[in-house]
Amino acid sequence: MTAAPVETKKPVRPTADGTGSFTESIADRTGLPFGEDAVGAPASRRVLRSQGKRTMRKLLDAAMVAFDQRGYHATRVNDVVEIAKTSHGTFYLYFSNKEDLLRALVTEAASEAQHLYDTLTAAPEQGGTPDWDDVRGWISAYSTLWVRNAPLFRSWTDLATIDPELIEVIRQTFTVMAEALAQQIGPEASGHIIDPQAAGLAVLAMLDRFHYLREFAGQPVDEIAIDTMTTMVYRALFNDA
Amino acid sequence: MTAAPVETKKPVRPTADGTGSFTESIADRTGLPFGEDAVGAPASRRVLRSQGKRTMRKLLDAAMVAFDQRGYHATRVNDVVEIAKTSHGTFYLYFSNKEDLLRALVTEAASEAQHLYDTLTAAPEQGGTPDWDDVRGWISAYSTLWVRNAPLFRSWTDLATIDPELIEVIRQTFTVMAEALAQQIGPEASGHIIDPQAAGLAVLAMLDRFHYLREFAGQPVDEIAIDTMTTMVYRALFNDA
Amino acid sequence: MTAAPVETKKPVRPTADGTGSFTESIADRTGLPFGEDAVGAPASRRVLRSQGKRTMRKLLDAAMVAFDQRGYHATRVNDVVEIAKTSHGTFYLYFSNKEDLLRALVTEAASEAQHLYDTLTAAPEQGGTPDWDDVRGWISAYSTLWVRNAPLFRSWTDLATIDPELIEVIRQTFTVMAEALAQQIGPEASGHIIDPQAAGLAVLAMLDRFHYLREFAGQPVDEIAIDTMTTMVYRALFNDA
Amino acid sequence: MTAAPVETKKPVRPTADGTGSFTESIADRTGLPFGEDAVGAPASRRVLRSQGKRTMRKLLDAAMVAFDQRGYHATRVNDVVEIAKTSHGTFYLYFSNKEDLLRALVTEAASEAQHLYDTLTAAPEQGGTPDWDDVRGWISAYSTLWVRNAPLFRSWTDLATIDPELIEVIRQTFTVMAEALAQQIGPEASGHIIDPQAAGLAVLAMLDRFHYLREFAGQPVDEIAIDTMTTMVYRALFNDA
DNA sequence: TATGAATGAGTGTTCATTCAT
DNA sequence: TATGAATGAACACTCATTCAT
Repeated sequence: MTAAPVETKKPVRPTADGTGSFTESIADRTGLPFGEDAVGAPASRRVLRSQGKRTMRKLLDAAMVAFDQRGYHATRVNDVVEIAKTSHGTFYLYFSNKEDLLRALVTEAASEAQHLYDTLTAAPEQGGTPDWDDVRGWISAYSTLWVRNAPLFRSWTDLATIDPELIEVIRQTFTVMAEALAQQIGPEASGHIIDPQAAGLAVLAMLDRFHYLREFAGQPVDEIAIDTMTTMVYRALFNDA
Repeated sequence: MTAAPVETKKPVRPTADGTGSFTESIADRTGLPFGEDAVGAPASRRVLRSQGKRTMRKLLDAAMVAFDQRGYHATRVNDVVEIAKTSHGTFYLYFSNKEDLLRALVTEAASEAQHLYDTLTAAPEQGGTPDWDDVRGWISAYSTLWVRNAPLFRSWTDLATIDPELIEVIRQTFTVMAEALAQQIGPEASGHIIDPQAAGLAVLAMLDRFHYLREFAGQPVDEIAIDTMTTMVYRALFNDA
Repeated sequence: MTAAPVETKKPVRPTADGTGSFTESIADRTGLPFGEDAVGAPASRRVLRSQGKRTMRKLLDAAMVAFDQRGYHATRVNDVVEIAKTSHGTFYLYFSNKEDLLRALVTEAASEAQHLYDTLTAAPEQGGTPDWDDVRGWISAYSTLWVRNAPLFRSWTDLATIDPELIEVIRQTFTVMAEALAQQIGPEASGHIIDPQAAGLAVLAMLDRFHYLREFAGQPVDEIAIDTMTTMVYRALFNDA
Repeated sequence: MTAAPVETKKPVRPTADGTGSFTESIADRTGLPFGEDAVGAPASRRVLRSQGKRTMRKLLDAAMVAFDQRGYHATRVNDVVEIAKTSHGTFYLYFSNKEDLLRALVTEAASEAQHLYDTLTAAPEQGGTPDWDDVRGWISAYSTLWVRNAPLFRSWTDLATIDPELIEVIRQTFTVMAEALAQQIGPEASGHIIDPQAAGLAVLAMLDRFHYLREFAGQPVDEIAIDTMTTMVYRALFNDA
């Protein structure tokens, strides 16, 4: 006998379809640090041993490659599995479906972004206005983040369409960062026609989209581009001279 | 979830008329002027009479509604046809396939953007640096454009995945506008660490993404937001005081 | 382009997954009488024209053949479609899934059974105890019903596993008939150790299972068998001499 | 719903040991007596030690629980294994496949039924017509048998679909019992319109199905129900007064 | 003897597209 | 010009069974 039926209402295996809370660290299971403390949420509640962890990592990495090449929508589970050099069935041992895999990746990325946020809020010594180098440091960090997670950041927009849970993570991430930026700006520095909230979001918007457009145009984001954005942001927000 | 997409792998059955080139004027067929308020791109070379034009419009509008509700990927030909209160068969009388419909819509939007570009290049009297109001006028115009075509602008990114021809239209549109912006900036005004090309693109990036993020956050882009962006852009690029 | 994605949460088409109420007459759409007034519930709410009705009938009949040959579980949608000489896609135009098809068939059968029930309750002139011929008439009718719907009756048991809605229809059908039988028995005639409810159910049980077992043993239910059961039932319940 | 069953089309991968014939005594392997209280049928010829025996029992019991909850078709090897608190791999140490497990259970039940048959044939002293109490005793015994093996008896019908070997065991069991009942009836006692063979089968049918229908209706088979059936059978077959 | 991991054939279902009326 | 019906390629997903430890 080979494959077999569903027949009953829904899954039986403990794979807790679609649950994988975002707050639960992926690191707990893979043990593989991503950035410094990886995050992300696989499907199954199974506790993985080292072999399992390795396989899951392979799948996550393969997915990143596949998404990079064809985008999420065009990526078939088959593509991922092929890149990971594993089998179809194995995939479903670790993720309850394609969406679940995406969730895991996005969560990892979101956790990296969280780091950036921490940096941002912690860095500029209390009260002081950031100087050009502060700004540049942060923009540069964002750039690195974007590039590393390009396959995801590139389609942020579209991914948000897919799954409500995903929308929330993304919204959170952006909101939090925009807020942090807004705080840096400060009311007095901001001038009379600037709404700090909006300004913070605008900076984020610029950074995010700029990377996409440059990539789209076939030009990588180089040092000069980063300098340019730094100067723009600095002038726009902090240079009240 | 079950069956699934192609999206990428190209057609299997021969498409009656898979061309629908962008260069071919929509006006030729609809009789509606292209440039001022052009309309979609039908599949066949058929010249449409008034009933036909109406049906085609219904389909284009319906598509916009559908894309707005579910996004391009999740939209089924069925959805469009239902909203337009017409039949499956009729759809293919006007568009050679789903992509063709998308192309038609994007072309419409691109033509609107073209307008904006014309405005931009024409407006600031030769040689002069734009003032705050010039900038605001333009940003405001962009905002209007974005909002009107939200379903498309929202997923720019993702749509570009779908069809090479589409990529080209989008790239063109952005490149041209970024270029025009760059010209405004001018080398002398730009300061030593600004690359005008990059700066132009950055402004575009900010405007484009800001709208999305605001919508995402559930806040519309109001006058204050536009003021804020205007001030930021103005300071960043033209306020060398 | 060919097949296509799901991506979004659930079906979009009006196929009202799984709804198909049992009370809605199949005859309304097929126009094909089954028995005298056919019943059953197809999936889609689409109103069928004559061509559609024909196709749906073909599918229902094909399903009956397929279930007869291999049983519900072992029957593949593919089998049904092949027998009906139509395509996979067409199947899903008429039924939202295999279960839905089963529901339609069971509902048809249940409606036939309903007839039998009507006969039973109407027949024996008010108050009178049924005589041997009455009993035989009824058993014979049941037999005909069973044989015509053998593929379904045979697996009554198992089918009930599949879908809660189905359970209900089946339970109803049996309960109602058992009740009707119980009424025939009457308290005074029944003797001190007979519970009419139980007795009614027991008769039904016997009739139902007898057919299965005979078929299983390779012997059809012939006139003699029917006479035998008639005599047994008559003696057991009405012959208080 | 998605993927789906085979059920019919035979295995593809070679089954280590697909034999597990019914004639081979279970007792040989478990050391547990067959006939009096035999136990399941392992896959390989391995002689089991006490630990092995315990594991196998756990699996058989777990299967019974699982079948009870979801029915054979809907039961996954996984379910059994989980209930038994053992591993997937272990399962195949004791049974060559799912069918093999089923065979083991059915064989156990059949052996119990055999007992009943022995009782039946031995009991009513030679030549004598059974009296009401004889009948009741036997019906009561059958009831106990049914209840104890409900998960199997409930789907007799359906199980017979699965495996030819199984069909044979079941046919045998029923045939033998029906035959024994027929003998009790005796020609002269039977009256002119009764075929003893058919009558025997009819009684069996009634008993078997009655239990199912009562369970289905949510009413257990109580003493009164048994009395009722006893009276019915007694009157129908032996009460020629 | 026990176990977690891997495998992949087999099936249900979707939906773009074509066809006949 | 309009429409309902038909088609079938393409995928996602399940689960029995085997394997390596």
